Amino acid sequence: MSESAGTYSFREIEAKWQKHWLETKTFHTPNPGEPGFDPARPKFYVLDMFPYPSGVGLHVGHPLGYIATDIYARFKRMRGYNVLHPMGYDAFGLPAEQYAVEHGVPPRETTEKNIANMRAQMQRLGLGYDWDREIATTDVEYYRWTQWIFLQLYNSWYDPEADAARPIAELISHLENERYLVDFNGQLVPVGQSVTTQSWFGGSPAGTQRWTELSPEQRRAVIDNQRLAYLDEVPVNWCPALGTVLANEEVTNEGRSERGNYPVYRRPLRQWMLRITRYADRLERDLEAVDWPEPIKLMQRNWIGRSEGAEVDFAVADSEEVIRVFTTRPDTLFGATYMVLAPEHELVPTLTTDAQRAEVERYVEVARNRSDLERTAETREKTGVFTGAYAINPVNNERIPIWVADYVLTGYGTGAIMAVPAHDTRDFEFARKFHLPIRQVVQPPEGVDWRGYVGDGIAVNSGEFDGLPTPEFKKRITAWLEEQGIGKARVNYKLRDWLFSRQRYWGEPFPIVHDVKTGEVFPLDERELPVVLPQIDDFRPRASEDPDVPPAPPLGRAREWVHVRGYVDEHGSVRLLSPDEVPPSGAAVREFRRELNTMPQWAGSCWYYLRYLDPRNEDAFVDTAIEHYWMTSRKADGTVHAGGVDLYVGGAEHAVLHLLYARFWHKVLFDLGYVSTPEPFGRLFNQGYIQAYAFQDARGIYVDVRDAQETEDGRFIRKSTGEPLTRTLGKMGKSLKNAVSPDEIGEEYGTDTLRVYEMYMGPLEASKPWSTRDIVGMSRFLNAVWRRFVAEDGTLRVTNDAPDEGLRRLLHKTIKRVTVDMENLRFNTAIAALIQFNNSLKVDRVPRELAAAFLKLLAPIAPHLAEELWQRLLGADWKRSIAFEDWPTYDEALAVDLEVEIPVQINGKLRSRIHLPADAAADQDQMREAALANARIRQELSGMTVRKVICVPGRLVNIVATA
RNA sequence: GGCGGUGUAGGCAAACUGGUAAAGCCGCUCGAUUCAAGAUCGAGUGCGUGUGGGUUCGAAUCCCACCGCCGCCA
Repeated sequence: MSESAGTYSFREIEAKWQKHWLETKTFHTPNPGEPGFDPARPKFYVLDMFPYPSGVGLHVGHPLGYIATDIYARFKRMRGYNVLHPMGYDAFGLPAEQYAVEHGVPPRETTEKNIANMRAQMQRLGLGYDWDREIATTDVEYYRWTQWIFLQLYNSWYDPEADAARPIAELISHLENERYLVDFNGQLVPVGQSVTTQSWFGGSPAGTQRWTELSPEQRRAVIDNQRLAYLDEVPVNWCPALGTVLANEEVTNEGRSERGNYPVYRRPLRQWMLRITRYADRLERDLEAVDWPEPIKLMQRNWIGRSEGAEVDFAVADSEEVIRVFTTRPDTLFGATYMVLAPEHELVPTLTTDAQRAEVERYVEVARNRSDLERTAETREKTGVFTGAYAINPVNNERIPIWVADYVLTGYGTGAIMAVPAHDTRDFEFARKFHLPIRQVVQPPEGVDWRGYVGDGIAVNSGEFDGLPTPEFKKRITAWLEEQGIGKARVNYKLRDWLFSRQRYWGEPFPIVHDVKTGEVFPLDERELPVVLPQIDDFRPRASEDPDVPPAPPLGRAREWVHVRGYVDEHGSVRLLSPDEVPPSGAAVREFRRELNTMPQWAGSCWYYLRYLDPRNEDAFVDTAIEHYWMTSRKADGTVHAGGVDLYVGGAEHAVLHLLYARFWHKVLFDLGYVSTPEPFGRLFNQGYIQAYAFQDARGIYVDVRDAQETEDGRFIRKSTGEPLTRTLGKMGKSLKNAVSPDEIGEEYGTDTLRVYEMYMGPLEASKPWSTRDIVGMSRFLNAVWRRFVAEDGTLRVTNDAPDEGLRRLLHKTIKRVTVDMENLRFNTAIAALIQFNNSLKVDRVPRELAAAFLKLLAPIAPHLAEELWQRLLGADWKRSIAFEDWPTYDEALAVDLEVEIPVQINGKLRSRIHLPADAAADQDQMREAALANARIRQELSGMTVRKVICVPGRLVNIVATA
């Protein structure tokens, strides 16, 4: 395609500079101590959420954030910072594996091809990443350290006294020193200072044991119970047809797999879990220390779901058993008229009477296959069965029936509730359906029905507590429960431990082995890392129709890889031995089977921002000094910021999971002394989505946008058939058939135009519709810039003459606007300022002073064009990229207009305008005087009495007058 | 249902802590260029901030209610 008349050769120029940047490593950032590193400059770390390298490549929605961070990184570099701006790939994951299953192509091949494609696309966008720091989570040298971090998790526990993760070795030493005893459930019981000094005449407190009294198996169980990574039987979404567990978001509302539409069963499976719940409190608290959008913080808080309440023990009538419940409303205890156990609750089989057993068992069987979402949906009709057993309400000794119902979940609280139908929506519905008693215990405000009232009020029917307001009652009853030894204040979280294993091939293998004989689990020694993902040729997990067939992950096919021999060293870690190798003396050779599960896709993205700092380090996941340099930020007041990455940009779809998981890992690494800050991301910015019109035919099938057309009367038709279409606005992507490729746009208008357009569309955080038609405006702008500098014969239209006063003032105003806008990521208004400046630059020859400053302002946004013009502007003096030039500064005195127009209102209505010199317009007395002296105003005011004159310096005068 | 966000010319948008609403881009109109169309260049073009109420000298901005759209959690 040839260039149209009046346009510059963007293709040539863009190719030239992209080549130059790569060849000269323009955007390589040296680490401290490396050649070219300037310690005098402050650091700035700009990070993008790295992409999954998909086969279809990028559409124009993807690079929105990348363009923004690229501009910001270039801006910060020109402002004198050492800027770190890396890119990589979150390359493990299901699509490559599915492709492998369907086409037999190894996931590594597909992934590498996709990465190459995506890298090329990003380079064509002119993104100035430090490509020397590029990483992929699938690189062996990367996931080696993901495995290493897993080992840190496995070998750590959460020390409640230190309120931090600590090595397991410390816990063992605490147990040996009897700072902790162990109760009958294997839980730690701290021994207070006062108790230890009292000497243990009477032996251990009731029901507890000392470490020395435990068998090796018991010790092991106690320790495993504390590890941050542990194996547990948990109910998971098991899809036998796919042979894998699925994340909740991979299961449809109908309880089938998103992919393939196979049935999904709820089933307890032994899985790796990460004890993120121990961090719930800190994850919530530290949100205060980071500069994140409030809605995102709120979403994280909601997800963590902290609630304060009380734990209360209900005795079971005619039994020794006790049912423990958590309630946020201990003040409604007198209104508890029945109890509900989750179907999975361990007491269900014990409590159920023979008469009810058949019915309960049937119910439990059905309920356990329902997803949590399904079970708790408010719209759903409540179900449940009576167990035949009764509990005793501890506040009034009433016998209340115990039911089983699936609206109570086992993972939340204790898996049992006291039901207060009068003041809880779900209990209310349930009680009405099953005709259970509903007793009012809260008096709502005047005129509100007490039935189903869940707000605060005044206690009634609550014995001695009558008349107390809800908050006061909560405190009093909690204290009372503690006195009685049947309850205590407790904080509960909605957050659950993190299900960390998948029965898939394309993920990080666990650095874990199982003793073939005993089944014991051992971590590998660090020196055995990496555990390299073996090559196999069939990537399918074993699928089945039968939900009870155990999972058989694809890694099981790598027989030689699975079976290893080795010995357990003095730290409890396993060293492997080659077939003919002998262990050090004293060590017994054991046969092991490797862990067959792999880690979920989230694992690699939990710490990638740390690896960028020191991506080729073979001795550590990151060098301590390098980590400290790049991750330590200071706030304006000089204090150290809680978060290390100075700007993290990505979509709001990661508001909860990725950001929570990464924060969790970061905190563990912080506790263990491996990183300098308690939080990973100091400032977070969510870019909006690029939406696009999508077209559907009469059957609702999406039609490719390129096949849709608007008719003259504003309807939409399908070009190929003429049938009518309906238009909707949605997120750009494959499924709506409305994706536009950046390559297409770059080819037609140039990359700089695409960049400027994407930034000009609207505020970065807003979602806005793509409109290919509008791009031409930005193309015209850049071409106009070109023509402003380059005459048709190719000579430079620049003069060494000084600019006139007006243009110089306009320049300083523009520098100010652009600088402030850039700092605040308001690129749309920065571009508007540049357009305005260029439009005002109606001179035959551009004064060099203006030209140089303007090109620098333009450089971050349209870097190719700016580089080319900069090189031409400097001619023989050109030495290096404009990226290293200093950002222009402005003179505040020159950034204001000499004369200001001030509107004059009478009673809020515009009546006249006055022109004042800048200093007079800033002075209220002079403004008032000038306004009242204005001929038009005097005329308007005749016959009126001036009551008040409001003068806003530099803005307006409003005269309040009455007739 | 709850929480959060958002609503400004035909479309996208701007408007700093309440102070001239609409900068800028698209579109549209006219002109130049062209055999012509497109592209390009130049000039022009929009009577009022979703609806209703309130606070204020003054509201796109703050408050209340309602409506529409988007997101998250149920």
